[in-house]
Formats: sequence, structure tokens, C-alpha cells
Amino acid sequence: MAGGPLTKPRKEASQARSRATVDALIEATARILVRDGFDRASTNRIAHEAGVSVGSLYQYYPSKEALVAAVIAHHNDRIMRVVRSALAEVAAQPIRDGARKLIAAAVEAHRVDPKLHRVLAEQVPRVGALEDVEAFNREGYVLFRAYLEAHRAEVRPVDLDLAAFVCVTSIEALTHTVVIHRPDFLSDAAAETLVDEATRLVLGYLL
Amino acid sequence: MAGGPLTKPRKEASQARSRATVDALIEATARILVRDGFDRASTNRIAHEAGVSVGSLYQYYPSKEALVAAVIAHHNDRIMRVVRSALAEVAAQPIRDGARKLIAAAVEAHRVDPKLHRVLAEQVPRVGALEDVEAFNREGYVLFRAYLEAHRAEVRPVDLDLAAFVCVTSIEALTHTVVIHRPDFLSDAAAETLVDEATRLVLGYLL
Amino acid sequence: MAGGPLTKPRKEASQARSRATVDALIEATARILVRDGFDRASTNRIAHEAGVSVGSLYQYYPSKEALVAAVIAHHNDRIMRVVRSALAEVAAQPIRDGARKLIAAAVEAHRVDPKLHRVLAEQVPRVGALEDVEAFNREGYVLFRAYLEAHRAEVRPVDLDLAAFVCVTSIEALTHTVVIHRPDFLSDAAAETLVDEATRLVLGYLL
Amino acid sequence: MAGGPLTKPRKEASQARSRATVDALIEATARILVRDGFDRASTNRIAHEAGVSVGSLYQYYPSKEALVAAVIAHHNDRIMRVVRSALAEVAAQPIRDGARKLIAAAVEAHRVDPKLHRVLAEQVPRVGALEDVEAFNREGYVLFRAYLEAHRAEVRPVDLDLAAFVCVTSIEALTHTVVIHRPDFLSDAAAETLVDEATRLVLGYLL
DNA sequence: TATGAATGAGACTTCATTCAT
DNA sequence: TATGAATGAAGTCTCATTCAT
Repeated sequence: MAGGPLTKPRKEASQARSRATVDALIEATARILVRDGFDRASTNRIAHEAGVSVGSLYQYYPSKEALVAAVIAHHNDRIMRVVRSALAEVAAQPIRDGARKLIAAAVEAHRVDPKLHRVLAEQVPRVGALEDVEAFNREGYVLFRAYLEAHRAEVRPVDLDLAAFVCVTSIEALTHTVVIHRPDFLSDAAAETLVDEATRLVLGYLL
Repeated sequence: MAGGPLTKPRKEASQARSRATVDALIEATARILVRDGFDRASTNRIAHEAGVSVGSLYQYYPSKEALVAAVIAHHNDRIMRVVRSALAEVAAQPIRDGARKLIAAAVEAHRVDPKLHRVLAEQVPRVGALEDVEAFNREGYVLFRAYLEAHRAEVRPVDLDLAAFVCVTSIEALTHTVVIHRPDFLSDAAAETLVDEATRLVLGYLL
Repeated sequence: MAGGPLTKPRKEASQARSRATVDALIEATARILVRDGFDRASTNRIAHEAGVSVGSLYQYYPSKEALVAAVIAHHNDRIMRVVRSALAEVAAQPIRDGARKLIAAAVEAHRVDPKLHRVLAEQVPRVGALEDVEAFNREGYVLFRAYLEAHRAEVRPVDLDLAAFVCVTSIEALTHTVVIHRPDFLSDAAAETLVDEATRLVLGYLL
Repeated sequence: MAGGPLTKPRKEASQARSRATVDALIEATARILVRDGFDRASTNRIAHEAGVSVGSLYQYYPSKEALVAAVIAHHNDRIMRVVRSALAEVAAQPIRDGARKLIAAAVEAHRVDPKLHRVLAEQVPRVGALEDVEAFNREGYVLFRAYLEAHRAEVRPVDLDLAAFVCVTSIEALTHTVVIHRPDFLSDAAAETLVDEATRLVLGYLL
């Protein structure tokens, strides 16, 4: 039968095609979210932007929510990559040195597609499957807590859960707000000052 | 005084009637936001919950957005009342003493209808008229900066704009997150510790 | 009784007031029709423009339709005044002389508030009480037929009903279209030509 | 030719489906316009009458206006087909012969769905996309002017633009009014007389 | 598996009209 | 008699989702 030899390649071909479709959908969604806002991001429009049919969209994502969740996951992935790598880099460094690098990394992380970040933060309703969106913050929290634990000798006596919460929450808010709403604090001249201040905030608290 | 009692009351009567309708709408909207979420808060449902007709809703608010904006304004008013009164109280006190009270007030402020606060924060899209919603934060920022300025001798040399930004953003994030997502940090036992830590964060930074 | 002497004046006063209100409503309606179009001419808006309450509007007109009908009647009155006076003027003149004057009068008649005329013609739906709007044309028809009858000796043998219909319909269409859609035909230079042509049309037909 | 029959038909099938929906919508709209009037022609009602969902209606027409405009265009098409064919037929004939045929054709043209014609003329507001509806008249005007030009030797010296305007406007008004409001002029006996008179009007004017 | 036409619940909003004051 | 707040039916349009081809 002629079909035999073709089976595997065909399958691979279709897998590759699936991957391409999925990618196209994620990217199209992000693009539309940024360009038109969440309210105008209809599934039909997304499918069109991705160059596939609505039917195909629903082949890969069972609902609009699922698709948006995938976009969020993808975006968080990219952000966490920056954070993880920074934490790996400073793991062996004392807090006094590491803190500054981590904060700079937090700023950097918020510079990954900041427009998308803003739409995700301000327009996507935390409802249903999206309710747990801050979950990703948890990884940052867990990783930072581990770092603190490894360097517990350097910090004053303190509940590490609480300390990690205070630091991560503050730095997240600071870097988010700065990148999204106060770009003036990130001009060439000001950026270093901002990081200095944030570092002082954290060190003054931990040490 | 013959015409007076006849004319004025009528006017007042209708003013009272209007006022009652407006109040009913604001309250109904808040109730529905909390109970059903933003997505299910349709104008028809709100009007019904308020016990008035949709027509009346649109007599007082030109759009759903305007109504929700009014709810936000009303909520922010209540919050700022707490903050303002705390700042007035500590105005003459040194930062070392005032900071703690301000932080406690920030927690208190977030306890004003926290369910509504959460829905407002997580489900209401910042779009159109609602885009500028964080504006209210600006008042907190301005007030706190003024407090700092009045006590500038007590703090280390620092750009007051930046310092106010760092403090207000951090404390806002901390108190918001705690009230909304980490009630465990606010149990009778833990609450004081949380405020202690936040105070240390701010004082370590400013002094 | 003190009220006695006041009754008549009061009544007169209120009659005058009624008249003023009615006038204000008619004028306000016409103004809004012209400025905003029929679709946006809501009774509330009209009442507001007239400086009275909706309640008062319904005191004088039982429905929106009745009000618009009154505006139409008023406008037709003004138009017919021009036409009637022209017909009176030419009554004793031979058709060869009268036709031109009547046609010039028809142009003149369409220049009475042409913007309103246009809205009335193009936007007001001929439905319900307004169905019979062309009725006013009938008066023109009847008057012109009478003129024709009085001058029957001058015209070729023809069914006067039919001839009046042909002339009135043609001239109405011509003058209407010119005033509303082809103002270029009415420029200083062109106007006379237009009337010349229309006159030739009618005379060529009747004589 | 393996793929062909499979692919093409599918495409054609869906095209046929689309076409059927569009046709159903146009026809349903015309039917409702005639039966219920413009005011009662809601998009839901039209969709229902067409046997499709409102969603489908909006798939093909972006607004109610657009749908009505399509109905008008379709109706005008049918009318102009009659007019065009008459003009083609008389193109080579002298005006003295052609005029009568054209006028008869104008009457004929107004007999294409006269009920719809009347609703379109009397109830559809010339607003928005519908403002330019008379545009179609322009084609008649242009065609007739060309006929005149080709036979310019037969007519007295006259501005052809103006002459075409006078003739087309008059005949349009006459045939429209007769068909819509004076059916008595079109009874078997009267019809010929009417056309005679109209012909005399035009020839008396042009020659 | 892909396609895209079709669906229809439901959202927002307007406006003629009423009626208590 | 005037006022204007209130009414609520009804209209237009969107969009997540389905399903025949």
C-alpha cells in the first residue's frame, strides 16, 4: 500500500502543522490583545489574525478562556525565565550583592513585552480559569524564599515566609508600576537610582 | 411664607427621589459586582436589583461604564477617608511613630468592603472611562509626600518624589495583597507582626 | 370674592401662555428637525428645546405624530400662502403671461425654509397620521385647475383634471428638486433660464 | 482530476449557501417592508422572516441600513433594466417616435413592485447610507442626456443638461405619482391618454 | 482535520408616554 | 396646569460556540 511509507512523515508533518497553528494562535491573540484590547479580542478575530478558521481554534483550545490562559502562561514563562536565571546567577552570592541583581532582573523581567503585560494586568478579568493568574508569582516567591533560606545567616532573625512575601510583593509592585505607569523613573539617568532605592528598601528590611 | 412650603418641598421631594434612585443604583451595582461578578453585572440586572427601571438607570448614568465609575469613586472615597484621617492624625508626629500608624491605616482602608475591592481590582477592565482609575492612588501619594516633606529633617537625603513613590507603592501592594489574598497574615496573632514588618520596611528605607 | 375680577385676565393670560407654548413647541420641533434630523427628534429633546416639560408637550399634542403633523401643517400653510397669492395675482391674466409668474412663485414657495422642507420630504415617514401629507398638494391642484377652467378658451381641448395634474406634478417636482438638490440651477444667472424652460414646458403642453 | 470535484464543489456549495442566505434576506426585507412598513422592519423580524438567525443577517450586512440599501439597490436594478432596455430600443429612433416609448417604459418601470416602490419612496428615511439613494436617478438622467445628444439635431437649441433634467424629473414625477397615487389615470381606457399627454409635454418642450 | 456559515442568547441603550406631586 | 422622574417594550448588534461539509 502506498500509504504506509507516508504515514510517519504525514504524522510528523501534521504535528509540525499543529505546533505551527498553536503558535500562530498564541501570537495572534497576544497581538490583538495589545492592538485592540481584551474586549475586542473575539475568537473570530483571533482566528482570522492567526490565519486559521474558528473551527481550528476550537480544535486546539476548548474556549476563549483557555486560549487567553495559554497566552498568559506563555508570557509568564518568558518572565520567569529571566527571574530564574537571575536567581541562579546570584545563588551563591551574599544577599548584600545579590539583592541588587535580583531587583535589576525584576525590572528586566517586566520589560518582556510590557504592552502585553499591561493588558494582561489591566484588562483580563480574573474570572474562571483565569482566577488563578497570580499563581505564577508563587514561583518567584518560592524561589526567593529558598535563596533567603540559603542565606539565612546573613539576615536578621525573621519569619522567612513573611520576609519573602514582603520582599517579593514590594519589588513586584515597584517594578510593575514603574515599567507600566512611570517610565520617567526608568530613563537612562533615573534607572540606576530607582534600582538603588529598591535595593536599599530590601536590604534595610532584611539586614 | 405661603408659596415656600409648597414649592420648596416639592423640589426637595423630587431631589430626594432622585437621590434615592442614585443611591439605590450605586448600592445595587456594588452588591451585584460582589455577588455575581463584573461580567454578569448587566444594566438590566442592576436596575432590577435597584428596584428601578433601566430607563431610570440611564437617566442618571449615560453608560454602564459611568455607573461602574461611580461605584469606584464611591469606594475610593470611603478608602481615602480612612487614609486622610490617619495622615491628619500623624501629621505632627515623627515618622518613626507615624509610619506604623499609617501602615495600620492602610490595612484598615483595605478592609472597607474588601470583596468589592477585590472585584474592582481584578475584574473591572481598565478601559475607556475606567482607564484612569488608579488616579485615586495619586491622592495618597501626594498626601504622603507632603507628610514626608514636613518631616524631611528626619529622613536621610533622598528625592522625595521617589521616596514617596517607593513607600506608597510598596505599602499599597502589601496591604492589598494581604487583605485580598493572604488573610492568614492578618489573623489576630499575625496581624501585628505584619504591620511590624511593613513598618520596618519603610523605616529601614527612609531613615 | 377677590378671584372674580381676576378670572378673565387670568384666562386670557393662560390662553396667551397656551399659544406661546404651542408656538414654542412647533418652532422647537422645526429647529430640531433641521438641526438633528427626524430620528433624533425625541419628544424629550423637543420639549427641552422649547423650554417646557414633556408633560406640557403632551398637554398640547397627544403624540409625537400629532406634533410633527402640526409642523407640517404650519409649513404647508406658509408655502400655500405664497402659491395662493400668486394665483390670485394672475387670476385675470392670460395663461401665456400667468404661467411664468406661477412657476416663479413655485420656486419662491420652495424657498420657504428649504432645509425644513427637505427634512419633511426625505426623513419624515409617511405613516399613520402623516400618511396624508401630500394632501396639501391637492389644494394647489384644485386652485390651478380652477385657473385653467377660467382660461379654458386659451388652451387646446384637454381634460382639465388631467392637464392640471400634469402641470402641477411636473412643476412641483421641478421646483422641489431644483431647490433641494440642484442649487446650481438657481444661481443668479441660471435662475431665469430655469424658469424660462419650465414655462416653455407648461405652455408647450397647454397651448 | 481527483481533487477538483472534491474541493471546488465544497467551495461552490458554501457559496451557494451564502447566496441563498443573502437572497433570503433581501426578499424577506422587501416582503416585510411592504407588509409591515419600514418602522416595523426590525432586524430580528427580518431574520426570522428570512428563516435565518440575526447573526447571519449581520454576517452579510453590517447594519440595518446596509440591508435596506441592498434592497433599494436591487429594486433600482430591476427598474433600470426596464429603462435601459427601452433606451436601447429607441436609440436609433427619432425623438418624435422615441419619446412615447420611453414614457411608456417609465410607466412600466414604476410597475415593478409598486408597493415596494412606494414604501421605499415614502417611508425609508434618507439618512446615513441612504442619503444618496436618489443616485440611481442619475443613471436615467445620464442615459437620457446621451440620447438627446445623439439626436440634438432634432431638438431646438437648448442646454442639454437642463433639458435632460427637466424631462427626466417631470416624467419621473408623473409616472411615479400616477402609479402610486392615481391608479385611476392608468385604467385601461385612461392609460393611453396619460401617455399621450406626457408625450405631448415632452415633445412640446423639446421640439 | 479544517473550514466558515450559522446560531441565538443576551448586552446595551433609546424614547414615547404616563402620572404622582 | 406644569413638571420631570419613571417606565419598560423594543431595537440594534456582538460574539462564543457548534456542526455540516
